[in-house]
Order: sequence, then C-alpha cells, then structure tokens
Amino acid sequence: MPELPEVETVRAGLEPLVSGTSIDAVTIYRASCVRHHGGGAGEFGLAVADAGIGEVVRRGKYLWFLLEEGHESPVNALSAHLGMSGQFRSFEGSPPAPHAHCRARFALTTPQGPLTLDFLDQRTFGYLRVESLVPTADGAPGGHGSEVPAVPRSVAHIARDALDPAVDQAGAVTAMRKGTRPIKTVLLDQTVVSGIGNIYADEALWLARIHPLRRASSLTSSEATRVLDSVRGVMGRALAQGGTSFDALYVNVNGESGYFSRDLAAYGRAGEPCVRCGDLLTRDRVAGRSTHWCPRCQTGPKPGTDRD
DNA sequence: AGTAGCACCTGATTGC
DNA sequence: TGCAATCAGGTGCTAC
Repeated sequence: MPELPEVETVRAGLEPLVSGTSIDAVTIYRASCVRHHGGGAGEFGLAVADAGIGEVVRRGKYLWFLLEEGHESPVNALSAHLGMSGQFRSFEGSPPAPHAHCRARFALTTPQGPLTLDFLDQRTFGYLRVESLVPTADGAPGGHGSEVPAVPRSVAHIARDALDPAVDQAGAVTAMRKGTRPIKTVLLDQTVVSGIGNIYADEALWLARIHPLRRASSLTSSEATRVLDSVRGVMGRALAQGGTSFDALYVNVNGESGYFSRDLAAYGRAGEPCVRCGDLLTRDRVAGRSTHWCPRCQTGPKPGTDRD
C-alpha cells in the first residue's frame, strides 16, 4: 500500500535511471493496466513510442514521467499510479522473462545501452496512461522532482501533498475544516491534502491525539494544524527510513518490504497497549477502512452524545 | 455541491 | 483435506 513516502522512494530511484533515456517500445501484458488511457493498449503504445523521458515527478501518490517529444517544453506525461501493489523494476542488458505480475514492459535506450523497465502490479489497482499537461493554478512547480509548473490532466484535481513546499498551509487547514465528515475520511480525501493513505492517517491521528471519528469541522485551527504537522512528522520519518534503507537498486527489491518493517504506533495494533498511555488500542471501520486508535489518549466524540 | 457507497482485483487467511 | 467466505485497500465512478 504505497503512500507518499513509498511513492517518493520509487520516484527518487527511477529518476537517475530513466531520465535522459528514450522509449523504444512497450509491451502490455494486461490491457486493464492502461484502462484509463483513451484508446486502449494499441494507442498507448503509439503514444509512448520514440518519446524521450525527462523529469520524474510526484504529487502525493501520483507519479509521472515528463515526455520530451521535440517541443520546447513537455506537453505530455506518462503518468503512473501504483494503486495498492504497483512496483517498477529495471534490468540492464538482457531482461529475464517477465514476472507473472508484470503488466507492462518498456524497452528503453540509454547512452549505456538497453534498459528494461517493468511495471508489476499484483492486485491490478494501479495504472498507466499518457495524457496532456495542464498548467498549475498557482504557477508553482506541479510536483516534487520538477520545475515545470504543470501537471497531468488527471492530477489537476488532486491537492498539493503535505510535504510540498508550495502547499498553502492556511488553505489546507480551511479545506480540512469544511463539511461534515470525520477527520479520518478527510485525511484520505486526496483533494484536501494529498499523499495520505490508510496507514499514515491512523498514525498521524494517533500522534496528534485526535480521534478518527471527530467531525473535521469541530477541529480548531490549531488542532487541524497539529494534525497536518503530525502527517508531516510520520511521513517525513518514513521517508528518511525509506531513503536510507534502499539504495539506487531499490527498484529491484519488493517495494513493500520496507513499509511494514517500520514501527507503527497505531495501525495494525488493535488489542495491543498504546505505547503512550498503556490502554488497549481499538479498531473499527471508518469510511469503509480499517481504523485504529487509542480510546484513552485520542480525544473524540463522546459515546451517547453528539458533541464532537 | 458535498457525501456515501460500490466496483475494480488478487492472494492470504479464516471458517466450516 | 478441500472449498467457500472474508479481508485488505486507492481510486474512479455513480447515485443520492
């Protein structure tokens, strides 16, 4: 379940490998991996063929490769979403037979020779597509890893992520406190603040001592700020670990392996003692997602009342 | 407009 | 032992 830190680790590893290369061809092993690309697998192949790869960019969990096609500035991107289980793996020289979960294989040309880039995705929620770029509303770079003030069309509605230096902090706090939804649901909404998935949402709320069922509109500005700071804290620490535990060849390892080895304070610990107060952590479903929290030190809606 | 809920999909785990 | 039901989860879409 790659969230922002995992996707950033993938981006940072891909960038030096593929930037400056060009795409010779792509083989699609499962057509559904390009289901969001208009025109299907055949058209997708035509759209990437002979394109040069520029910067590798990320906003939240969305990743894209800027395509250089002889224009002054890029007009298209090859965008990728890892879904729940997407991975990229690369091979220099002659590649092995594609893995059973390989959905697409790109043949690249580099100054050092041929390079193969595989897109693997066991649960098939991930996807690839080629689409046009649209300018960012604020004129700032579209995402991490790029100076280009544009994003793929399908990313335009996604908010800047929690670690984006161009994020509008006051605007994010305001957006968080709108509406009637629980704070857990709001954190998972990528149009409010992006990059947060189910695991880091629980971790951030535990750190901020806010109950996941608290109505987001009931948070004070300072509480909402504390939640955002906690999101940055847990993601920043995870990113630091991901960045040190993987080297440049990380794309050859299982992208999930580093994820679950991290020490989590809340997620997956139902029935275990809270490391802060000792009470047993509890679990329930919120917005259809498994949600973990400490009933003692995460203040929230009181049972039997509507005060939240 | 804002929100809720489901479809999508595979493999691991649990229950009978 | 074998098979079926359940669970996991991010996004995109539809319906209210």
